[in-house]
Amino acid sequence: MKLSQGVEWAMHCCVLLVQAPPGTAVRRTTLAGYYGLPDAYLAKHLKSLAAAGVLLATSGPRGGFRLARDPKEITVLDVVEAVEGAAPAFVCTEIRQRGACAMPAELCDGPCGVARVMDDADRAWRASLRTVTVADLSERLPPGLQERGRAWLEDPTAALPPFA
Amino acid sequence: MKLSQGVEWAMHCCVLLVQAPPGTAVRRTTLAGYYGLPDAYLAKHLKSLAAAGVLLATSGPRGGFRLARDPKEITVLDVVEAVEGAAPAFVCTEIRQRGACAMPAELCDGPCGVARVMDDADRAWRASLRTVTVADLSERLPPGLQERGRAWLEDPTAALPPFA
DNA sequence: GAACGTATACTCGGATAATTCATGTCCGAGTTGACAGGG
DNA sequence: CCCTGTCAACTCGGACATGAATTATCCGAGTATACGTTC
Repeated sequence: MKLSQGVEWAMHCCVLLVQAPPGTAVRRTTLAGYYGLPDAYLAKHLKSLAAAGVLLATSGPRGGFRLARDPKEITVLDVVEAVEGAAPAFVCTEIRQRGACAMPAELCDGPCGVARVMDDADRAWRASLRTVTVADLSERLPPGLQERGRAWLEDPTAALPPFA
Repeated sequence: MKLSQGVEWAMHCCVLLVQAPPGTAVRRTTLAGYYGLPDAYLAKHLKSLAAAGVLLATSGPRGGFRLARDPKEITVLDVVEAVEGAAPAFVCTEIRQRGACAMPAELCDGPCGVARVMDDADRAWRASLRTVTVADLSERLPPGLQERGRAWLEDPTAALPPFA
């Protein structure tokens, strides 16, 4: 029971992309430089985000990544499922149908009690992640962080504005 | 984001142990045989359950495993945490303090917004697992299964009673 | 001066190694129960 | 007949291989830009 490291990277990158001017794409290296991440590996997760429809990717000069839709319409669950996959954490292998006391398959119409409890918990977890959007996280940033991100995305070589 | 296979095994074994006569220990091979599990590997998870205080292990002849306390006092979360560990699924590596736009540590008194959301979801997941006990799962078994388990635990070599 | 064609440089995407964790297996330490011998 | 000491078998616990998934990295396919040339 451990989440991939890429979830953290993807979440922070999406929040950072909220600060990007509308219609502009941000290069992979610019995103990686902000947090000091290995850009070669970050590409793998950004690709997943694009495949899941969270980000839009454009090639060529002036290309890069941008949010696929309004930040208010992108939940944390969308980002997590893009990186980790939408499969539930618990997979029932139906061990009740195996072994010396195997239950006949015709009596197993629904999921077993264990699977039901685990699925309920999984739904609660996902429901909690669905209540927060990327826009919410951007607004909750400490003062000065939004401006800092905006300045970095516009020109990663320029001097950064100081903290408030 | 995937739970270990041992969680399913441990859950079913604990529910099966509810059917055991009070004060008696069940051998590892008896538990494994009921579901057709590799007993050598099942030992690893049973050991974790014993270390976490969910099961009690006794050595020697007539030894084995039994529930450490009343089934009503053993939640599903207890079993899951015994196998998977109690560490939260999301670990914040504080990437906001690294990279070109690193935040100074003195401004990071609390967890970042991403970590807060993930922790809330983790708490919701654990809270959901805490609402169900092993005794609940035993009572929700299909009719005939409790008797079947009781008969198997008493004498794994005898013929099993038929289903209702 | 404007339009077009070409070449170039820049971007992402998929294919390819290294490492960590879960999986699977084995043998040894410890303990209980049974048995044989003695009182 | 009862008690005791020893033995033996049975149990769990930890140490040891194996496989898969995650982590990490590189190079090639595709594209929009920029420039030079032509009308």
